Amino acid sequence: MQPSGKAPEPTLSRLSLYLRCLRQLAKDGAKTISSAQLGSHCGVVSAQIRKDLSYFGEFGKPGTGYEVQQLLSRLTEIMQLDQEHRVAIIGAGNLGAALAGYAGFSDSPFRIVGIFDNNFNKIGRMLWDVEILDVHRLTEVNQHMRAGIGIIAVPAEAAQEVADRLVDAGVRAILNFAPSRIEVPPGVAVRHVDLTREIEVLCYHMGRVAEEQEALSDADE
Amino acid sequence: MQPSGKAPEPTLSRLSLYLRCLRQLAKDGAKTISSAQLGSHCGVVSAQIRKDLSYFGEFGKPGTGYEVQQLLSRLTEIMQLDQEHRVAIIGAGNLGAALAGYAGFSDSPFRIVGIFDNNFNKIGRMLWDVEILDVHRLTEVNQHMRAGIGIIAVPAEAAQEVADRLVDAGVRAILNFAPSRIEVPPGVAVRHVDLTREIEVLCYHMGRVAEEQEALSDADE
DNA sequence: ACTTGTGAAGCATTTCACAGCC
DNA sequence: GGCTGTGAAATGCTTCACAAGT
Repeated sequence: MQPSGKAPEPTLSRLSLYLRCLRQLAKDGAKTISSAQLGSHCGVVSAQIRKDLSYFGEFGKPGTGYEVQQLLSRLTEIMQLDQEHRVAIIGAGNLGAALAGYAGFSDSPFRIVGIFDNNFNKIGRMLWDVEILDVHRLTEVNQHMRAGIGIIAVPAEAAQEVADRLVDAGVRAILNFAPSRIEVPPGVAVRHVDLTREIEVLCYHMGRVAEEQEALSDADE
Repeated sequence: MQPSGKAPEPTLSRLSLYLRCLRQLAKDGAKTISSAQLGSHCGVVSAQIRKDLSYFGEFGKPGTGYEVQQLLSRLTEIMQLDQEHRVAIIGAGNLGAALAGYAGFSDSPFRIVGIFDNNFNKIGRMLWDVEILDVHRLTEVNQHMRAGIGIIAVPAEAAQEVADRLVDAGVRAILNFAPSRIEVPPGVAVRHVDLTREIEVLCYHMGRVAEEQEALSDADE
C-alpha cells in the first residue's frame, strides 16, 4: 500500500508519539529498530505500529526493522513538521503566558509569532520576547505575521468569537484550551484540550477503584 | 439497566461535558430537557447521550425528557464530584503556576492544596496563596495534606520519578502534562495532556487540507 | 405526539497470525 | 531466525430504529 486512503485519528496521534521516540533514539545513536523495540519504548504493541505505518507506505526491511534516521525523516515529512509553523496565541492570561513560554517549542518547528489580548492593561506589554497586541487587530496584523495555527487561551464565553477572528485572519488550525465548543468552517482543523474534563474523568476512575476495593474486602468476611 | 458493567472511556469524557452543559442550563433556570436539546447544546447526537446515560441507569421520562436539576445531581454523584478533591501540583514552572491559578477550579470541587518543586530558588516562595514546598518532602507532607490527585508539570525526564513519589504519597489519580509515558501500579488512574502531540496532529490535518485543495484545482484545468 | 431506553446493525480501531522477505 | 506488511478476526464504539411509556 502507498499514499492510501486516510489514517484513523488515533494513528495520527501515535505517529507524533513515534516521532518523539525516534528523535530520542537518533540522539542516542541508534541505527535501526524493530517495531517491537519501538513499541516497548513508547508503550504501543508492535502490530499497532506496523499497521499505523502501513497507512503511509512501507518503511521497514523484513528481518532488520526500520532505519531510525530514515523513518524519522519520513514521518517528519508526513506530519508536515519539516517546515516552520507560525503560531498565534490569543489570551495573555496565566495559561496563554505559560504556553507562550512552553519549553517544548524550542528546538521545534513551532514559532510563537504573536500574542493577543483584549485587556488594555496587557496590550503593549512584552511577554517573553513578543509584544501583546490588541485582539481586534488580529486580521490586520496577521497579513504579515502569517500565523497558520491559533491557540485559544481565553475564557469560555469568548472562545467562539476568538475562533471566528482566527478563521478570518487566515488561520487553518486551532488548538482550543477554552472549555467550550467552537464551530469553524470546513478546512479548518480544531483540537480541544479540556483540563476540567480530564480531571473529572480521573475522579470517576478514583471512585471505581474505591468501589472495587470495598467489594473485595466485603468478599472475604 | 442499572449499575451495569462499565462504560467506555469516551462516555466518561462526555458525561463531564453533559455536566458542564447542565450546570449552565440549571443557572439559566431550565426545568427539563430532552436528549435532542441537550445534544444540540453540546454537540453530541441524542442517541449517543441516551446510550451514555444508559450505562448508569434510567434518568428520563418518556415524552418529557430529563429533569435538569435531577440529572445534574445524579451525574455529579456518578462522577464523584459531590465531594472535595484535594490536588497537589508538582512543578512550579510556567505551566504549574498557570494550572495552580486556573480559574476553572474556583467554584469546583477541586482544591489546590500543595505545590512542589525541586528548585531551591522556588521552594519557600508563595504561588497564589500556597507555599512552594520541596518535592522531596511530598510523602511526608501529604500525610496531613491528603491530596488524592496529582498534577505533573515537570520536564519529561523527571516525570516518572515524580509519578513514583506521588504514588508513594498516596495519590490515586495523576494528570500528566509532561511529554512522557509514566508507569503506575494498578489502582492508580492516569491521563495525559500532551500539547506537542495535539499540535503536531493539527499540522498533519493542515497538510491534508492543502493537498485536497491542490487536487481540486488540478481537476478543473 | 413526543421522548426514553435499548437490542441490533453499522462502522472504526485494534489485534492476530502468517506469507513473504532478509 | 527474525522481522515486516497485511488480510482476516476480534473488539469497541456509535448510530439506527422501534417498542414501550407518558
